[in-house]
Amino acid sequence: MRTLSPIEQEERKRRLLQAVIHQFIKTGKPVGSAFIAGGRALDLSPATIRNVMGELEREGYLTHPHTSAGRVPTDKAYRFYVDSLVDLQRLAIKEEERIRQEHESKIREIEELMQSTSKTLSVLSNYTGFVTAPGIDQSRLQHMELIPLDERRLLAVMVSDTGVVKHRQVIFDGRYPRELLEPLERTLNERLRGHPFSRVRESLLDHIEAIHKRQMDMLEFARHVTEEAFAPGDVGEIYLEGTGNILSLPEFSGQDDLRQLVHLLDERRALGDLIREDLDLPGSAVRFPAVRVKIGAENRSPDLKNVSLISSCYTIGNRQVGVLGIIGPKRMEYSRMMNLVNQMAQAVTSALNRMVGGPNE
Amino acid sequence: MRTLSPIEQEERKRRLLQAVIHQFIKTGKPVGSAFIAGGRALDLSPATIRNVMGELEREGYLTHPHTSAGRVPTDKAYRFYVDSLVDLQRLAIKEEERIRQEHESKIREIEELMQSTSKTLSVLSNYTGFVTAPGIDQSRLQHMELIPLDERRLLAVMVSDTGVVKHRQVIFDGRYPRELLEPLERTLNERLRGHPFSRVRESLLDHIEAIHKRQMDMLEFARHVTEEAFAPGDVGEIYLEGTGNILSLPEFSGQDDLRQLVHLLDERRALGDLIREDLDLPGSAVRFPAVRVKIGAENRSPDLKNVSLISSCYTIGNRQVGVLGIIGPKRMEYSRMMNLVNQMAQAVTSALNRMVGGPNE
DNA sequence: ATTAGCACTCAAGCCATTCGAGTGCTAAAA
DNA sequence: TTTTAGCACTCGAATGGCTTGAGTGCTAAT
Repeated sequence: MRTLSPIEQEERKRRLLQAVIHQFIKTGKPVGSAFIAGGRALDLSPATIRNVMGELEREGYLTHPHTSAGRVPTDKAYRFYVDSLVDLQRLAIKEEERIRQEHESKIREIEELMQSTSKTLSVLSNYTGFVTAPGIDQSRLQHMELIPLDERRLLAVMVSDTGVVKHRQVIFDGRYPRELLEPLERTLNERLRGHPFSRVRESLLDHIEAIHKRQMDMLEFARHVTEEAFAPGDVGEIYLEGTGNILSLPEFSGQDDLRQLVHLLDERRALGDLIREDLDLPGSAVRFPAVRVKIGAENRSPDLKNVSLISSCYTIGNRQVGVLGIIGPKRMEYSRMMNLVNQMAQAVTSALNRMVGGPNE
Repeated sequence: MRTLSPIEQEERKRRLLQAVIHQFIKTGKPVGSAFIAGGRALDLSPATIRNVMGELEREGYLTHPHTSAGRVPTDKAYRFYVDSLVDLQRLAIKEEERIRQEHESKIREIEELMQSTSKTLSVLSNYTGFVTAPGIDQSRLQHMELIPLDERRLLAVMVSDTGVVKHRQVIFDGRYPRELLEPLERTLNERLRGHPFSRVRESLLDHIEAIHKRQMDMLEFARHVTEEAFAPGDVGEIYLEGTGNILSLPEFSGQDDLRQLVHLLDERRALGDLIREDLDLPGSAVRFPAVRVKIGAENRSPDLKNVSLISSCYTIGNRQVGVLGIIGPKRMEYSRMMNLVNQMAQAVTSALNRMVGGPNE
């Protein structure tokens, strides 16, 4: 038998690990040495394979559920697997068409876009799809309008350059000066257009004294409207679809973890925060422009320790305004899913930019 | 032994049935004859109780999971139980306070109200709580505003008398006549105020010819805006909370039914339709003003065949504008839950009327 | 009409057993 | 020196028998 160089040995180990992971992803059952030997990836006897598997186990890539079961990949193994994916381009072309067809139609409003996107992600992946709506924090005020409701309340409607419309009631203790409505509206629009939402309130309140010293009424009026209309509070919504798909996964029949997970999915707010956290962080996977993969314990929340999360950002101009992706079991077809998420991110980006009138940074 | 009159017999049977149901609701386990005999509801031997139980089974009120297990109530039994509930007033007082506290705070916008309501329902019941937002169909247009976005698009913002704000983009193939914006806005507001949303579109399109014969531009402009802004399509939202609670119920460990159920809860749209269907139907339970109880198969959807649904309407003026309630297992504490739902319906009604400025029919 | 008594049923829990998939080690083969 | 065959061993899962006990239904006595 020819002696192998250390490098060849390493290579062989890698291939073996990949084979194990691949197989486990397909079947979800622990992989035994005999099976791998039967395949044509490696031409070795089960015994040898066992030896190598033993090494891989000592290095932390595989585990045993119990003494005499096959090997199961650890998070570390998945990490390795994802990092070394190369066969993406081939899949990309075939699937691209399908994604477009599923998604392209009848999208005119942001909300439709979001819904359609999470739905598409869920249907094509068979897992849970999510999108965070363009956060108000990432966008700038384009226009605002004040609509009188009655003598004590008015409605502030704010349109952002990302196409999101927000409205909020402004309630006064007494009557508000109706005749000042229009001047205020004009002033606000002049002053605030193009300001990022996140800072509009502070900057305006700071400078408000300068607006119209001559009229105390106006001052107080403006202050109250600004304060209320731009009160911080709501982060963008999150659209989730296919929560139920998680239930069908065999690995979650042990109910305890499942319950926690479903609970998290139920608490949309918490999940949204969790996902948004990633928005500006650099991705862990490098191959794709901006597709990120978080495996099990790599996720911040312990409730996500049994799943993987594949996500990507979509942009307006070149601002990242939202995140989309899927939540699935650790053993998923990463390459296909990463491609899917990537495609969707591009699709949403382009749809969005078309909607708000092209990249106008 | 004294002979019982047929009427006394019936009465005894009723009491027995109630005892069985009550017990089953408490424990969730089949109830045996011995247990009932041990309690102080009836002073009979297990044997007699078995006989009566046998009758009740033949009449369809009880079943056997298998030959030698205790009895389990059928849907029909629950129906009987719910219809004969009388001990509600007592509970009402104690719990009222708790509900108010949980719910009363910081509610100013409709959306907050909805969220807080479904949350409260879920927390207090430990099941799944839901509210349908005031449907646009039940409400009337109070005011609308047209906000220019760019030269091809404008935003129609519509405020209903139920306090709901809706907005929609109106897109034109070419430019729209900007100078007609204000006149159109004025006309629309004059013509449409107070019209029910459900008919605003048709009635306006019918009469549109009469508006401004003199100006073709205006005509076309108005037609397009109306058509788009009031296009039918979205029914009110549904707020769901506590979906996860369903998972914790022991009766749903048999996963198959569960999966269907979770799937339904996931499809908010479908669920919303289902719930709204009931809006105008007369209730089955008579004791409460408008608390309805649907048990298992009484529900329209087969996915709900293993749960019960307790709901009530909330109103503005005296229009029923939305539904709220809880979804729980068949064996729930109906009296407490019906009370809860009833309280919440009243709370929401009063909050809502306060918000839109009192019942102004 | 009620009840005590008894035979019967059936699910559930509890072994003990078997089976087989898979391992780890050792010694032989290449 | 590396690979492989062989073998003993381990452990989970499936199987089947056995027991237990809760609960019934019937019959005969009260």
